[in-house]
Amino acid sequence: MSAKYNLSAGSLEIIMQGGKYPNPIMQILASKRINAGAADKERYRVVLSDSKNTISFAMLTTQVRDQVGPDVLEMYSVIQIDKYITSVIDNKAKGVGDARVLLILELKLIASGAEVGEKIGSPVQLTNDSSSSAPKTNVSNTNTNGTSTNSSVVYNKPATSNNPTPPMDTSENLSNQMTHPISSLSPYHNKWVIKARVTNKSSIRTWSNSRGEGKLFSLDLCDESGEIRLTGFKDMVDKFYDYVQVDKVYFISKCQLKSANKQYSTLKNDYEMTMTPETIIQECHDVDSSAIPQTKYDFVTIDKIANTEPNTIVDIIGVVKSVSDLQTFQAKSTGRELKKKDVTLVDQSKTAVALTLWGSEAESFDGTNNPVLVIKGARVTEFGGGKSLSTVSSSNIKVNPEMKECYRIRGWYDGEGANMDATNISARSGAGGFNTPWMSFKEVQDQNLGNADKGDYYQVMGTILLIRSENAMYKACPTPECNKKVIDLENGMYRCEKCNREFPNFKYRLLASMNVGDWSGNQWMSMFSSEVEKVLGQTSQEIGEQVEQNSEAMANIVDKCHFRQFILKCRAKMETYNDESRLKTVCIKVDPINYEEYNNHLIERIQQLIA
DNA sequence: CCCCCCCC
Repeated sequence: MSAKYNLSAGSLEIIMQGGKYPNPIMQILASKRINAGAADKERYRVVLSDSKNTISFAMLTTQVRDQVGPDVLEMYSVIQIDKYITSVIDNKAKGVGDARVLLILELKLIASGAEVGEKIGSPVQLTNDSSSSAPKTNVSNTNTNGTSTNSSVVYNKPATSNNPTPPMDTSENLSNQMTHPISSLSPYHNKWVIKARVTNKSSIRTWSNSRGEGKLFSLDLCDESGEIRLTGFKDMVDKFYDYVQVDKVYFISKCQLKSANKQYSTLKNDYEMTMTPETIIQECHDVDSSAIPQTKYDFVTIDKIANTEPNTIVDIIGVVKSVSDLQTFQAKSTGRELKKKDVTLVDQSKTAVALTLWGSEAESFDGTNNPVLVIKGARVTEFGGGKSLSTVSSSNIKVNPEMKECYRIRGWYDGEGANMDATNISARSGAGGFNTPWMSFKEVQDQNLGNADKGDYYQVMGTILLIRSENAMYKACPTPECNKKVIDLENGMYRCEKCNREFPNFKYRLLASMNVGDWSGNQWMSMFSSEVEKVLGQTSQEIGEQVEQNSEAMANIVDKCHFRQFILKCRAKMETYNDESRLKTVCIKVDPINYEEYNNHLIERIQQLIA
């Protein structure tokens, strides 16, 4: 029944001579795992047929295979190749001359091997001869993304080169050599030249540990096929750091390849490279170098961050909704002085997230006019049950870069996003993301809650028994997200120690201490402004204005709320103070009672008792 | 050969 699968007969001949053939349909006749080290570094060599010819040197990575599913490599399966690169590999050492390999970058499964069940046509092996007989100009690498209008990307270009003097032996001019796609690099062959754009250059960092000390820097490199990190240690810093510039394209060869430590790698490659004394880096001045892509992004929308594990590295694009002032403080662990700025980002998922910038990036960042921030390699962090982002040294930060995703989000923000309420996933609350089991206050006591590092969370249906009206309100820093109590300078100005600034204004905030009871007992807890407002049924500002008029107002407002009932989500944490440990409870969220939900919980408890 | 990435 294989007649119904129409393979792209003759396409291999064209492709393997460096020509273009968009979206060819091929059959897999055999596949073999090669260079298998760790399971996640597998590559596959595939025998491909277009029904007229076969080649036995097509390759794909595990990642590409996984885009489609593991079955794609079954014998006889029919695939459509949506993106590929061919590359000439120097095999003279093996006495077989140059060989062209086909590297599959994207594919679709048309029919499984089981469905097809047989070899289609009577293909014959495409000879090496036919691939090396290609004209020698402009053919070392061709690429197609499957569109018929797409032009070839010529990796090696020759002739005129006016490189500035590179900091190394120039007897070898790499611009006249065949180049290889980054995705074909592996520790298993070392004769290659890549033509890659530097998308990021780290600062120079020093280290000192039991194994020695030194300095290092790293470059993020990318080409049409992929990306890879290149690190230079010690002498290599002096040799290359100033020479190499971000956004320029270079010919690079003779680096050491090794497996990337996935825990720390922010680039999508199983390998990374280290400079050696033999390493050559030469700037490429080709007009065609514009075809080498800029930084590759794999954006996640902000709503997805809520369900992303802490320490995950993500690429993010968002509009700057607000920015804190620069904050300076001592790191507890190292004693070093740290500087940071907190940025609130929003995107079309109608979600907001806090992003922390550090050091000089924090100092120089200007968030006025709501710029679009694009970050490759931000780190997900967790704090108080909310998720946030933080830059790390390898993060690549761009403000309003010229790219289509940036224009799209700009349009959304200017059109509707600016006036939209966004869910803030960085808010410290037990509202989402983790489990808040129902508990009674007696159970909280009996089960010794509060010993977990980040505290224990629970929810309870409680009655407000007593709210302390003294000190329940304070004048706070007007900066959004700050909320620190200001010092009244008695001259019309208010000073925030945290922001290290004086303001002519302040905002009222509530911070209430209250005793809450349920059927089993009672518990003292504290509650922040947003939740106290729900209990008292008024905003902090409204309450503040009443208290300004009448100092007794607070006691009256509070009194009206006694014996009201709510669902309270609480965090309990054991704290030691003056050698005495006691359970500190913070109510992080107050909601009106949803009786259906609460009754379901009661019914469940009753059924547990019966069983 | 680094791989720390900070604070509430």
